[in-house]
Amino acid sequence: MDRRQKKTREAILNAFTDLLSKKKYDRITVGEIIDAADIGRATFYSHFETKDFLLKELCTELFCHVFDATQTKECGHKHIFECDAPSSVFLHLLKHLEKNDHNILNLLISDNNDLFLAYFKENLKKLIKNQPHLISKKPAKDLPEDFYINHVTVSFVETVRWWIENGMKESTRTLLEYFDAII
Amino acid sequence: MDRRQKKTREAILNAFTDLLSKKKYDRITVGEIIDAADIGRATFYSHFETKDFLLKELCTELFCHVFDATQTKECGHKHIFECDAPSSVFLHLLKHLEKNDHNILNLLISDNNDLFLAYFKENLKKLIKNQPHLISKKPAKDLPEDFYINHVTVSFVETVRWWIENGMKESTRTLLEYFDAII
DNA sequence: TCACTTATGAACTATGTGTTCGGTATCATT
DNA sequence: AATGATACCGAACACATAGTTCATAAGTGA
Repeated sequence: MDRRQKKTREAILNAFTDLLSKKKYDRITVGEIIDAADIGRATFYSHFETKDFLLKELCTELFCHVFDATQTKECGHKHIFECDAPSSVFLHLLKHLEKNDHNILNLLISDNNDLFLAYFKENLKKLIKNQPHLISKKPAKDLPEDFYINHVTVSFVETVRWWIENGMKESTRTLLEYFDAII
Repeated sequence: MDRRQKKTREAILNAFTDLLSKKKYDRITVGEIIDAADIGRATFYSHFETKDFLLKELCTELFCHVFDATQTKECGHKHIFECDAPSSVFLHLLKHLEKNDHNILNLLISDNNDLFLAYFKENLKKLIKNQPHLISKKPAKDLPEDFYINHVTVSFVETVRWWIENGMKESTRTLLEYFDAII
């Protein structure tokens, strides 16, 4: 790939994540991204169709990294797909958050993060569906599978949100205990 | 209050809820609201500062009605503040939803309902905080109070969302059983 | 060097926001 | 019914942002 393309793309994504930590997603204008990335207007639109697509791509890259099995070595802990304990996948995610990989926290902290949270839930739900052993069994037999998966997913994401909103005082271990207690 | 004011206000709110059932909140323009309500542009802005304020007022009216103790007689079931069974408050809410009071469903069904859901959660959380007996005791002693309240609130709202997304096939009674099972 | 690809910046169209203001219709009150 | 207050109308306005177009400049790989 052309060096210029890569550089421009990186500049846009960096400027965007940076801006996201400072203000709501929907208050960020394309003009601001352009200025921050120091590129031409037309250049932006040659890389991303709209601002929404930009966020979508950012999220995709993010979750690809976090969920990708090839990243195992750099993590310093067991990878999702090698974990056998049901809750390890969540610990894995929390570790990533604690390290603030790819500035995920910037996205979670930002005021208007609904779109990001939606992507977060979507990806996590997909993961759980493909790896059903990651979560413990349903508490009741007649509880719909999909309902329970949705509940676990949402609960985790909301737990994380609560954690961040309250200043991330708890250790990942403690938070995981909280999460286990409610599930 | 002046009859004209009330009429205009109603027209705006009706047009707005109607539009909300058809498209995302942030895709709705003031121009569309004006056309649908058949009022002048300046009139809209003399009633509501911005579109965001309009939504906020709509939600306030909505929750005032649903949570207000004065509405007891019309509901056909016990009111929140007279209920002793811990989960009755949720049944109460579900009944309202089933009846689609004030077109709440339009708001919940709509694509981009994040802002509405935020208000929903905010109001519900406030209610639970004021009426702690409405929910069962914490499952673990060392679980932070605020964390647990947040979890119950979010779980309920997400349960309802799941219900609606899946076509509201379950009865309010069944759904309440699901909810109880996960809490 | 040379052909090719990408970036650039200014100008342009289009759409939406929120305001202003003079004229008109409706209201509550007497 | 007359009156004064108030709300509505609607068209024009200034402004911000989105997204496109195009000719030119500059980087890239062979």
